[in-house]
Amino acid sequence: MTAAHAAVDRIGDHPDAADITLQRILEAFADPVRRSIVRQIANAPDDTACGTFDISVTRSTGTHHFRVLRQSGLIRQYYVGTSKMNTLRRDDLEQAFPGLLDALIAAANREAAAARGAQDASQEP
Amino acid sequence: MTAAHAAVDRIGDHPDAADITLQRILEAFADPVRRSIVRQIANAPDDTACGTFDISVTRSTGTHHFRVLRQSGLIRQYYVGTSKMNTLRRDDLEQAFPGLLDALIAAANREAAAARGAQDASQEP
DNA sequence: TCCATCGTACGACGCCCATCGTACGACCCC
DNA sequence: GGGGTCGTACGATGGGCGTCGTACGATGGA
Repeated sequence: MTAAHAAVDRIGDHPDAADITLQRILEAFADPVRRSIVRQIANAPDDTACGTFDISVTRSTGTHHFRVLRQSGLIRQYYVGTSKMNTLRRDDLEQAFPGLLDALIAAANREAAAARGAQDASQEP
Repeated sequence: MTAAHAAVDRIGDHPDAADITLQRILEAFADPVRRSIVRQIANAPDDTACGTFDISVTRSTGTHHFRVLRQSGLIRQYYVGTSKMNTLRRDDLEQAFPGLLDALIAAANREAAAARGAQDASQEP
């Protein structure tokens, strides 16, 4: 078995595009940590490694959240060496629920911007 | 105090448009019963009374779901006699998160259509 | 006035989920 | 080969939420 094969085999549980359900998408997106993860992936120019995320939970909890995102169909994961890369499944989601992902990301960005604004305002003299 | 005043006073807890948060919107929409309620309101030509909804839970549970929807800012409620009417807060939501409500409703309708399709298919000979 | 209906309040219950700590396997680099 | 890093697995735990039953207030009609 080649190294490439091993790397591929280490990932499981990506649902087919046809099996993506709104229920799982919303459950996944309703959690603040996962929403932040999706935002960071969406706003990054390239695919992002798990370790480079700015999250406020333990590694094991992080693993849990990435699994939920993967099983919901929101993200696709693949190994590069020891680090796991993440991408949004834009095409599959567009096919399943057109316009939904863009609207969710836009809303999440707006939410984050509002949070930053509130924080800045509270720090003013 | 007039009857109209009493009717108004009997409703509480509508958040201001500026206080609508994505967190609450998503939590509200992530529940299947509440999602079905929002769909029925969105697809009805006029405002809908609580009692006329097709929901699969008890009245008391229904009250709970309507309260969550109201406190999230998704719906506005007002009394007409003894029955409570429901409307989507389209304008306020559009201001808070442009395009989000339409995308969510479209996705929910698509989800419901898929569920109907699956059911019909399973009933074929 | 009396009753039927609509919605609410409150308490109870059960389940699911986010979180963590620890131990382990996989991989890269020296 | 050996240590260090990255991610996972597993069990435990605590809290929150959906659900219900029952009892109660408000309204409208007979």
